[in-house]
Amino acid sequence: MMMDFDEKSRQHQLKITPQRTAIFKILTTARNHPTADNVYQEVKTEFPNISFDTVNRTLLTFAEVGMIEVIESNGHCRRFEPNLKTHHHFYCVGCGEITDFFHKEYDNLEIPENISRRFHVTGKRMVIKGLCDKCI
Amino acid sequence: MMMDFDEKSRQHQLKITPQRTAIFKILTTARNHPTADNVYQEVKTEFPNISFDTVNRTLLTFAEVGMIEVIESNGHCRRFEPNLKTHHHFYCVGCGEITDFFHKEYDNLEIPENISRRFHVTGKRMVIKGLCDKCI
DNA sequence: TATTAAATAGGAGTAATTACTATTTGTCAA
DNA sequence: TTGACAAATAGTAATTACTCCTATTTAATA
Repeated sequence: MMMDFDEKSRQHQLKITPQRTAIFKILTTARNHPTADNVYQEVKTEFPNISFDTVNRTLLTFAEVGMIEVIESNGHCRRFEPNLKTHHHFYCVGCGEITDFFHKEYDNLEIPENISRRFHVTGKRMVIKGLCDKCI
Repeated sequence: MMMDFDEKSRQHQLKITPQRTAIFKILTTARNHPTADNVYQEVKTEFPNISFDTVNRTLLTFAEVGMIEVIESNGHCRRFEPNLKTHHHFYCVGCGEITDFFHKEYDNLEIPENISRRFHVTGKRMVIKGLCDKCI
């Protein structure tokens, strides 16, 4: 997995720094959809002097080259998605928690022609909304 | 339409104030997916002394009772959706603009059983990502 | 191992949102 | 109608999330 990291970094001309390595490692084992601050707090235990800006910029850089994804956050702070396999989201409108799920039937649905004609489509995701058991 | 507003307000025990009436009217004619500040700027022409907090709280209140919807915003500021008809979104990862579209094939897809069992589902939406012509 | 462009830490600045408080207003029951 | 009261408002302060700036350090390369 970290081999992946070095390889992907070289692919995109990103320098491999200890900070970036640590951030990426945290992402691969992250609880669901961490915020920049979640990652910052965790990486600080290893690099007490790391700045929030470094963490945040690194996450945005990773997202820019496609190593992670920025996901919908409904007005709260930005969340990152380390899971790049095709999948879908359940979003709890109560607590804002996002749960990944897989469902083959959604994966291969066709893009409507009036969208594929107007836009350059790179992906799609079903977002199901509702309440989790804690919020009912 | 404004009759709707009075009716819905009473349904949810919301007091009908001139400020709320104006905000709702702006929403019904809004350009796509206004932010709280968009609405604030517009309502200020009618109520120069209205506070941002009133506008923001009102929008959240409307969303809470289901008169509008809060939509995915990928880390930028919160956006509101006045269109309650079943529809889907194209999201431009370049400029962040969200375009509504209708597509019957997506509307009646079944919710996977492992989701409907775990959660109380209230809605679903296909979110297609990519670049608009301005951002390619 | 010297060069150089990129990355970092630290802090300042900005934008979006939320909290607080005194005052005003809409609703409902008498 | 009117009076009581809970809810809503304006104005402002505070907080949170994010971005920008600059001097210094570091990774990649040749």
